[in-house]
Amino acid sequence: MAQAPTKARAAQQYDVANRLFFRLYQASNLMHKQGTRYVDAFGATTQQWAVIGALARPAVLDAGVTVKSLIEFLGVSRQNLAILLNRLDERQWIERIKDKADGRSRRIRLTAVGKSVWAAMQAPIEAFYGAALADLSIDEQVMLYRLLDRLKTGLAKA
Amino acid sequence: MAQAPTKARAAQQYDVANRLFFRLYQASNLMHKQGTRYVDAFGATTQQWAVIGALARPAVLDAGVTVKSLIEFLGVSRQNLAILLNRLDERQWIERIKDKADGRSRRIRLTAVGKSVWAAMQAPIEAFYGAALADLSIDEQVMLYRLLDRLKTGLAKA
DNA sequence: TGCGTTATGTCAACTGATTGACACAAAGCA
DNA sequence: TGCTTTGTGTCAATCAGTTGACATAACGCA
Repeated sequence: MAQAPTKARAAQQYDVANRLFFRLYQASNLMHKQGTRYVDAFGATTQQWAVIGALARPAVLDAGVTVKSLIEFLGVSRQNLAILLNRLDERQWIERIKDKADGRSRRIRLTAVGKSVWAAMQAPIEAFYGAALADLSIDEQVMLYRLLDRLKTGLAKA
Repeated sequence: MAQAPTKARAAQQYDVANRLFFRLYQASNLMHKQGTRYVDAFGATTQQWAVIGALARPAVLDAGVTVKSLIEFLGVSRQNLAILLNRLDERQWIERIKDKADGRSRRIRLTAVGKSVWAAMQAPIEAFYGAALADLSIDEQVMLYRLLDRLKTGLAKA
């Protein structure tokens, strides 16, 4: 009789975890699908949007970032990022500059074109954020962000 | 002077939304990457795991499900699901049965092999859930699940 | 000087995801 | 009966993601 509640609890935990990751899977797919629609006019995707957004951060806007740090920031593989960067490079949205301090490094930086595209993207991006998060209060959004952040940490250690 | 706080609030909201979707992007990538490691011994991926899990639900285990309902349940495109199903079909994990009631429909069902694979996968799946969610309490997991569910709803309307 | 390490780039192979388009059989209705 | 709609399958093109492997240039140190 002592086993029953333990088993039941384990089954409940499994169920919660299962739902959680399934919703994560669905929400992520939807984010890419719907988000891409909002920036489709620029010929961009959500992933490219993430890269440009990373390069548009004030701290790195002028100096650019190394490929290595960009990989760590985005959490994707070097080979995957390279393809993304090549596509953005072809469109002249970014440029690869040799690092003066370290000849092995390339500093990835937004070009003037890239900056203007990013500026033009702000309106549709804000529209997307507003539409997708319309049913969540700011507090709930913050809570979700923090929980996702901790989930990310847990996943990294798994 | 009345504009300033409004602008500041808008910037804050943008920032929260930005972080939220960026974490969703990272967490989802990590889930696939790490999760696939746990079921790699079976030659499976997280997506295939999702499909098999959907077919293993008690309500559909015996009768199977139509492709149409599976598409709606998983939230992926027909063409994508077809490729997934073909791969699972080749491995004899699932079977496509003609629906008696509707000749156009195919009922997708786990085979005996598929059921045994799913049973064998339970241990690594539980290990993955436990490791990835170690830092979150049950209450937090439930909260995260509910918030993701509402985010999914919002994204679907975006 | 020479050797190991690091940063980057690229090729290959595979899986997952999308949209668009075409095909076909069966259902449903006029 | 005939026409439209529905459910499924497939081909094509494109983008994103992974791992593994190899190449190259530059840094760092003995």
